[in-house]
Amino acid sequence: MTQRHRPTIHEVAKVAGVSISSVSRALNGNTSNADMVARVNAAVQEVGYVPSMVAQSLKTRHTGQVAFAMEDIGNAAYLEMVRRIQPTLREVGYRLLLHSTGADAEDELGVLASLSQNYVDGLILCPLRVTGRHVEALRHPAVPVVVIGLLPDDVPVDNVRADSRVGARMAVEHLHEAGARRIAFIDGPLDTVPGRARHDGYRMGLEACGLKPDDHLIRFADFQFEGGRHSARDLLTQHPDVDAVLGANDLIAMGAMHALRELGRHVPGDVRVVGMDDTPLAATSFPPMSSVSLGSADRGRIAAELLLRRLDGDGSPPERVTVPPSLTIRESSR
Amino acid sequence: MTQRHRPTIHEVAKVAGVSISSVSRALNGNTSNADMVARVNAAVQEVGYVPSMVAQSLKTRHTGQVAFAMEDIGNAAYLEMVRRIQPTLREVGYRLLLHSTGADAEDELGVLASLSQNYVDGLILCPLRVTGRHVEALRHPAVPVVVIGLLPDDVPVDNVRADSRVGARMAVEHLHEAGARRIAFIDGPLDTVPGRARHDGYRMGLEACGLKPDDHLIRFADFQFEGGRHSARDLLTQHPDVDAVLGANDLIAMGAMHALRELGRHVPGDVRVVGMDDTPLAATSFPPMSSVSLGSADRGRIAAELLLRRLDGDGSPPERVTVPPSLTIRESSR
DNA sequence: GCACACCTCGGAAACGTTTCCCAGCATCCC
DNA sequence: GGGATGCTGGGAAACGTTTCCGAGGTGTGC
Repeated sequence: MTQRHRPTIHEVAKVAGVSISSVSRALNGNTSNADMVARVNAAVQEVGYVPSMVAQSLKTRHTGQVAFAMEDIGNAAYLEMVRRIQPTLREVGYRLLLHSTGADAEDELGVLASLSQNYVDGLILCPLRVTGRHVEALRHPAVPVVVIGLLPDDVPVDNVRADSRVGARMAVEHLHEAGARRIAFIDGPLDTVPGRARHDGYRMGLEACGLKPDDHLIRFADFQFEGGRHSARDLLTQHPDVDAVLGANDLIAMGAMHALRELGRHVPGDVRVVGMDDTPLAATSFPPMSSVSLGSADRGRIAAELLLRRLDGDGSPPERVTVPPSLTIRESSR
Repeated sequence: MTQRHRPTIHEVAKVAGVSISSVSRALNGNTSNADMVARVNAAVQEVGYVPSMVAQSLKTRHTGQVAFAMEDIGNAAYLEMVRRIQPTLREVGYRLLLHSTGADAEDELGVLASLSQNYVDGLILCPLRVTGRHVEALRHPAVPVVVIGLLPDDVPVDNVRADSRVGARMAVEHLHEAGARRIAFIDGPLDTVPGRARHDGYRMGLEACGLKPDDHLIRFADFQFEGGRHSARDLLTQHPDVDAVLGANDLIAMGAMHALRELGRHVPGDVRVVGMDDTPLAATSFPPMSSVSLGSADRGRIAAELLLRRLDGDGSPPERVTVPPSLTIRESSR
């Protein structure tokens, strides 16, 4: 930790025998004199100069940083997004800041507020719940913001959506087609955006198939494995006639598969199972589990691209992109 | 994107009728005059002032940011680390920058070099392979660095290690104790740090159990599911007497479990399986899979704590912490 | 040969903070 | 009551860049 003095542009200028303005110009390609450029570069090498990001940011008013805020990066869907967002941004020189807010709406708002500190040029936000205060904060963001997730139509912000309502519906229709008639649903909390949408989709699916919705066949877990397992055990004990379970995400569905196994029910023979998000968990489970992909990776990529356009100065009206879901059918529901 | 003028400390000073020095002091708690503080705060509220992070960084010479660089955040072990590093840093006000280098040594070196741009106060690095150039770059880092992973002893950098050699050995001993005699091993690439260590541990384990190492029972995959599956299929076809498989990580082991199932071999009846890293995959697989935890979360937390100490100005000699492995026994090896 | 345009480069002003330094004032002690 | 002491708050410098502006030099056209 020997605090060696970091060389500045002034030292470079002195060594090269030119002014600091010339150094700056030479380094930023704003000069045509080849000799000058050569001398500056030589001096840069000699003193080991590296420009200070911070000073540049102060002057140029942009930081080369973008933040991504979501509930928990441990969630596979968000993980997939990060994996696409990072390279997309990186390609054009942006760094990625991660905010795992831990499902704390207060924290999300904090992130939004902290944008005025100007430490990032833009934000990609994945709110789990959208409150009035979110909407308020999003009306006048200090920097461009792209929201992944459902948003009221009048919020003037680029918005990338999954259609998990349609996704849930597709799953139900598929299960029906495969022969299921008593299709249960283990949802996440109803006050979350995805929980609500999937619930609606489930009901729409039932109706489309001519099945009568039965609230007793709906359970609520917390998007986690244990919740799914517990709910499924409960469900199947009380309603042994259930012949299919849709989980609001793969973790829930995996939990359900475990519960079924513990109850001695065969998947898919006795009960079919479908999950959502199509995470690696689904493909590697046994039996491999059908799952509705909500295009997390695509949503991440698209969000990053939208943001980059804004950062490039695009002032066109906010865009709204919806990524269609797709169902991957595997053994668990055949 | 109406570029409203962001209020600066000067505006606050004007509104409060004091000097900018007083505003700064009031905001940073370096004044005792309650009246002054109140007036400044009122002015801050009135004009909606938020300090510019960038200007502060330039002046104070620290950014409140820390970078974490690893191969791929999709890897569950790194993910666990991030999940612990972020809150630990956040608690004391640091933001986390993510660098997923994609196993590109060049990129890792780039991150190391870019540290002199001073956009972060510190770095936590997880190199997959450690080259001479890594070591060279680590000798004079521009900011404090903590390395998670094996490092030559003479590199003067805080270092947090897993003991995956001992971990692999524990797994072998456990399998032997459970009755296995032909224990196969599907490793990652030998030229990676963990690949090498686990290989050594596997052999140590065999010797400790009095089993004769047989190179035919070793396969190499790429730490991925498909690699594990393919290797296991191959292995079991050529050596049907194999009665246990150790995977160098959970993905490999999961792949092996699938291959076994496809070959009609029962787990654990015919073949026992143990994975490594103890990711959620292990706990949610069927049958639940034994796995050696290498303490990823702990390593992340410890690395963050070490770094924070350095950022606090601790100048003591570099520390080396080794996190002991622990084996979680589940059905797959009972 | 001179006026003019053009280009190159240096000086200096910003960007928005923190902090050093010092003047002014009140307090205290002898 | 006067000088030393301590505290408070203002002015200004500094952090390390980019960029505006203008001076000087060079080339061109008449």
